[in-house]
Amino acid sequence: MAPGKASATARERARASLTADIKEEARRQLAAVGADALSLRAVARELGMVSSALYRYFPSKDDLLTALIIDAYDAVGEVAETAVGAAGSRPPGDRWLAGCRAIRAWALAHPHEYALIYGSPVPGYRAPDATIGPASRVPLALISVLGDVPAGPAADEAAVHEPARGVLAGQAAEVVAALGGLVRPDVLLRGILAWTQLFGMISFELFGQFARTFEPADALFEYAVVRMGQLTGLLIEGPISGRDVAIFV
Amino acid sequence: MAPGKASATARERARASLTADIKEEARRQLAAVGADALSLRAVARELGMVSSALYRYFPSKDDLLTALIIDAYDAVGEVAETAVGAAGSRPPGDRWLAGCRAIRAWALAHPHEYALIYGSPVPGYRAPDATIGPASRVPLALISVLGDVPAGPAADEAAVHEPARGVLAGQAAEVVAALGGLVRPDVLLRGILAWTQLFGMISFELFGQFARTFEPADALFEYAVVRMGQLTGLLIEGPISGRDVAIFV
DNA sequence: TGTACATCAGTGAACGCGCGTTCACTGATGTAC
DNA sequence: TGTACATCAGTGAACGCGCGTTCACTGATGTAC
Repeated sequence: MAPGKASATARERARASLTADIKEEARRQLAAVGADALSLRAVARELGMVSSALYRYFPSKDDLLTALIIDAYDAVGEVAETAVGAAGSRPPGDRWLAGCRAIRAWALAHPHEYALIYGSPVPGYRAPDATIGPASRVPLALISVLGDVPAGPAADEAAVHEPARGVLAGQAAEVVAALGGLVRPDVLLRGILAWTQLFGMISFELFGQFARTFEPADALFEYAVVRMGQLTGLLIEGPISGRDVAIFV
Repeated sequence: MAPGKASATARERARASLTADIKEEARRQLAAVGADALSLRAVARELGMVSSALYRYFPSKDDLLTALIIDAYDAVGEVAETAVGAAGSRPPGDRWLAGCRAIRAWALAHPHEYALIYGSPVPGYRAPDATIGPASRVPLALISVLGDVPAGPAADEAAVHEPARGVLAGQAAEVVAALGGLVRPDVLLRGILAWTQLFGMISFELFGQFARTFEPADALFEYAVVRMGQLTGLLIEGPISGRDVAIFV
């Protein structure tokens, strides 16, 4: 790793490649047996290595898990950013829908990685701070759209009883400040409703809560994402006009 | 077990009591180490028995897990039913709020049981049909309130694009029929939005997604449950009057 | 009411298994002069 | 360019552990007559 040397040495390239191989194989096993049954020995076996060799790449099983979690957050975060960005020139409502749909598509394509980051935490495993940045990419991507919400009608306000009112206003103001003021606090809160609804719905779909009722859940998802988009103020209330949107009673 | 004999034999009482003890100890371990690390041997050890003795009560570890899952669904289902029922004479909006708050309170008090039923499914474990009944108690309790939603404004409709429209209408009609028609399809769909939002929010709170922003999440929860109650039509839009409700901007 | 038999609960040993992690080691790759 | 040394990757054996499940068994509890 001589300074100024652009190309990596053979050793460095081999190391990077094997690190990627290990994570890839671990992801494969994650899909097969779940996070808790993930076994270093099995990963090594599948790669034709001896189990102790993995310790040259990850100091412990928890570190490998952390790497997988960060990768998963980054993957879904990038998907959301890309979807929102690709719709950059279109109205905010379209960008919102694009982001939500892309997130769900990723979740359906990678159910075990989704479960790893949005399901129950692995017991005994404590997520390190390094996961916080990647974990916030999805909410930030969605919030970036909310900056374009037009000032809505006065009916925007929501109700909480007295002591909670001040707490919530304070928390919202702090978050808005941390975001550099690119969204109004009332819009942020409505966005959080839509955000939690989005993930609640995806989790229910993946974890089987719609069994025997709303499966397949594509139609329900479309309904939900549009309705919550209306709630945030991104989509206009009432009958919607547009290329791919029609009214459901 | 002679027919017509009301009181159980000593053997039967002992069996019922030990079965309960086993589940209780298993729940304790669930809270400590999580569902996947739950160990029959550890449960037996803690009860001062030999591990093979448990096989007189549960034919396998999966059966014990299933019993815990059913118990958890029944527990939260009963909590929801009780809360909704206890507010029976009050307006539907109040009953809705009571149900949602009770569900969250149960989740906060029993985070590992919540994770067991609403978190990622245990890999390799396939929930048997016997869980379906208990699992539907919470949605049914919430839906029971929705029967009292007053006919709303025409802006009730939501938007989905064409092919999905028919699918969703069909699914909603089937569910309404299965419920004996005690709720209108449009209200059912809005209820499902609120239901998924409720659990999305509880999961995010329990699983740490609000870390560093909206924690503690009590105020956010109050905001969300009221706002989604408005969306369903159970709570009146706009400024809310009432004993324990006030406006947040 | 008393005896003979059947049912059941719990024991203790054993089977066969896989796991995470450590450690001293051998070769290969990289670096400094 | 060539040599001497340092770094690193991967090996193979071992440690110590806990797990789910089976099985033949001993006593205690229940049942039929």
